[in-house]
Amino acid sequence: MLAVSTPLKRVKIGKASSQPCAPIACTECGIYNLCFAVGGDTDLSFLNTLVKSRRTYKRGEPIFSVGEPFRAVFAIRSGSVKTSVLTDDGRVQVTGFHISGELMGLNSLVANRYNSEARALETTSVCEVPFERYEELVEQVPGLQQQMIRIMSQEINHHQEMMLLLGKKRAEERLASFLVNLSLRLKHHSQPAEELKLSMSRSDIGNYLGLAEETVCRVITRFEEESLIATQRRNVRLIQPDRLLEISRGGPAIAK
Amino acid sequence: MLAVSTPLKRVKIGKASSQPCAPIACTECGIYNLCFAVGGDTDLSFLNTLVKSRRTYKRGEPIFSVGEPFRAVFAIRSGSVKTSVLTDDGRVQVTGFHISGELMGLNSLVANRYNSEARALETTSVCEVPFERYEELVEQVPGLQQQMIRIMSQEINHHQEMMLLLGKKRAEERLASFLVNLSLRLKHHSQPAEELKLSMSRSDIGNYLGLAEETVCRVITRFEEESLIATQRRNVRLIQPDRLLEISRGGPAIAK
DNA sequence: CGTATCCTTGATGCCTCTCAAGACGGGTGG
DNA sequence: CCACCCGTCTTGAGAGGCATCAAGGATACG
Repeated sequence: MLAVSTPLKRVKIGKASSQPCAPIACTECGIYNLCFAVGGDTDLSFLNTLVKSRRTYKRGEPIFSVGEPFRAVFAIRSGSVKTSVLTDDGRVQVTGFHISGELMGLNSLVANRYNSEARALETTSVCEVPFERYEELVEQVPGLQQQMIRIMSQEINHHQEMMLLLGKKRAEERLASFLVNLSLRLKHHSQPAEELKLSMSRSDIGNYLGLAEETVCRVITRFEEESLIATQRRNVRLIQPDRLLEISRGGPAIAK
Repeated sequence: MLAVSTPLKRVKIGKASSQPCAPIACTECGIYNLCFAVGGDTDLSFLNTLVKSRRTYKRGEPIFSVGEPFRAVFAIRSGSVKTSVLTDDGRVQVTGFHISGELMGLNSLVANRYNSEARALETTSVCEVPFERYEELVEQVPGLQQQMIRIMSQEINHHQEMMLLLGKKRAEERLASFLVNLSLRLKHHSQPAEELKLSMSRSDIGNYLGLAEETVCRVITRFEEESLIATQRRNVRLIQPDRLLEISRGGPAIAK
């Protein structure tokens, strides 16, 4: 799914009469990414009609599940979501965490059903872009497809980084990568980048990073002993983000 | 990156059809996938002009490298290729093996440079679809973008499977997955599915699967002892492909 | 036919998983 | 307001799977 945080560039659209990228629909609902790069003298006010529903999900509630018929692309307004896939024998792999402003479900667009599941990590507000409307939109807005490709491309790049992490990095590097990445994405969305409030459990983090829950705890403890971070349960403060970045990139492990 | 430029006047070419397109241009150059959803009763002879070059690469020769300016998408006519990404400290993660009929470089399309490197595993013939021509084509052929999205979507799904493999599976499951997957892809391209001629080294396989070269050897030996496969160097015959499939899915490990 | 590369096998050690138990915190109900 | 409960987090001990180091054998190629 889309763990992509695009640096956004607003596109001026047409005359003053039609609002730039129809902020009501875009910024408010996180469709922002979809609008970017659309450009042209197009009247985009119809974007307002895009959003079918703006539902709120409680912690643990599924937004979509594996095998379900594809019905919409989702944009997170607030809260956070985890996506995961399954092995045939029931094992779970968390494939991503998604915060407000990010999209989900894009890569199920061409299939007719979801190939992963998405579940709210906390009380989460989600906008739904129905499939049919999406098709309309694609016909009417040249450049939209292009933008979809851009977003998917970024997701592929992110997946490649994850493959590298899962295949080559050690536990400390993995956790450092996780923290740094999350921090960057928060910054992208104009949120404090060094004061993280994790919405996922240690177990989820471990699953995502290919580690056991206990290993995550131990590494966190080690980071704390080295004053790289300060934690209290799910509140994490990055004290030496630069050092974490080094570690995430395979720099020397922390001294014992 | 792709200049979004002026709103495009779409030229409707034939009706939308799901049947494979003009075999002349497509199959010959491996652009097959690109044409797939384009439509049947169309004159696609202009596709012939797409291909700028049809170069041959020798074993180990790079087709494109990280950081290089993006210039084209590549389709493999014959031979095979490995793609990989790098950590900052020089570690390598092989992200995929590609056989004839498959595309590469797609996910670098929106960036202006390649974010991974591709290298021929053996003497390999590759068609190059230049960037500029690609843009032309997109303008002229509705449904092509759609097809690009489809292909990228498939790649995302494959990456998710890889994340699951790297994060959750044990050595035997990984290798079984690898063999089964390769077999399926060969079958997909109408090649013998149970008589594999690996073009990559044990070391490459191990890197791809997040294992040491030696572990790959040991697992291969174990599979052979159990008569699941027969091998001679890089020639592998799948004797019990169904059993391998079970193992790849987390079925009981082979008996000791 | 020599050399380089790849493959294979063995021995050893370590990183991480697993199992286990306890601590902590938030929520609930009396 | 307190006691209780349950999920989550933390820490320890032990085991195991796989990496690493090392060396020999097979194959391809010039």
